[in-house]
Amino acid sequence: MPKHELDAYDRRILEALQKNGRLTNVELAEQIGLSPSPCLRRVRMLEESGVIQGYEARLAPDEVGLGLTVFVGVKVERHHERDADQFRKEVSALPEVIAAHLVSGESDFLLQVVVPDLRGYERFLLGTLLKLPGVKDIRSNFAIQTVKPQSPLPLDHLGK
Amino acid sequence: MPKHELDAYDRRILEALQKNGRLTNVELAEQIGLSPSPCLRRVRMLEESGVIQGYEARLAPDEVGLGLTVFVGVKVERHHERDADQFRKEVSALPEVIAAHLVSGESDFLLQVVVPDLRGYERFLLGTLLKLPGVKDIRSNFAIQTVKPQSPLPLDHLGK
DNA sequence: CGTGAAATAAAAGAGCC
DNA sequence: GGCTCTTTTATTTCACG
Repeated sequence: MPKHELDAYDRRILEALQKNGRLTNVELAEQIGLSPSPCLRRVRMLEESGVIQGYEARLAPDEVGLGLTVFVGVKVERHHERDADQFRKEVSALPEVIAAHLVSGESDFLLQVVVPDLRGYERFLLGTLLKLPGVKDIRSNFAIQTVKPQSPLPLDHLGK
Repeated sequence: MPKHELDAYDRRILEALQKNGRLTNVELAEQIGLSPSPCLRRVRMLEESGVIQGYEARLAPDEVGLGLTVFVGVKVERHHERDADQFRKEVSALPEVIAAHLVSGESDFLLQVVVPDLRGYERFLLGTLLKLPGVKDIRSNFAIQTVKPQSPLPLDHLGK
């Protein structure tokens, strides 16, 4: 769905910036084999066209006291569409929920929740999640070990 | 678990850099109410102590032709510990798997998989995942809608 | 632990090939 | 579409409170 087709240079830019979002333009230009000016033009275009949504620091959850990640499957009442709408809105506003998707399968929603510890999760579950409107069923899957941390998107399928 | 306790300034630095990882040091210093020098010193310490693991560009999956996200629950043979080990290694090497966790509950592993489309997922499932050693059961949950995109870690629990 | 100032280096934007 | 040059701006280092 990219408006402008992404060529090999764009792809290399995206791969490089996914690995290191603080590359200076001259470093980036060097890596991808272009001079700084056209390189910067491409980066700006990728930003403005929405391909690059932003840049962020990746933190170590453990190091900031967020030792527990839980993947929470939630079923909501299907009878009222308004309930699902309201649920989407309220769940998006919760800081502990760092990602949420409407999914197929046993649950309606899948939430990724981070809390300091089990006590924190207890409070989130009983004090917050269970009080949301239309929640019918909750399934908590605790992350015991991170096998592969959040990683760059694969861009091999972009031809060229 | 942070070696050095994070104070209010550190917390504000982390919050700001999670929202915009390309802030210049002077902008950052302004936002958190510090002058550039001590601000930079703190950022360097946060980087070197591992609190900040890195910086990355966040891409729009749709815009790079990765329209389908699937959360895949995988059960592996429990009888051989070696199988689980091998599975961890091999799964980490797959570019389509952008995150993987060992989890409690019905599945042993939960994988986040991104592919261009359903055909891409078919190829990944039949051609790759099902051929991994020890895989006993696979449950595919398709992301129909992103309710909340990957978001910054909440740092409110850091006192001060 | 914080502030301020000066030198180095990079980014941004002009016009040109 | 890419390249070079110039202006503007940030980063870095150091001396100081």
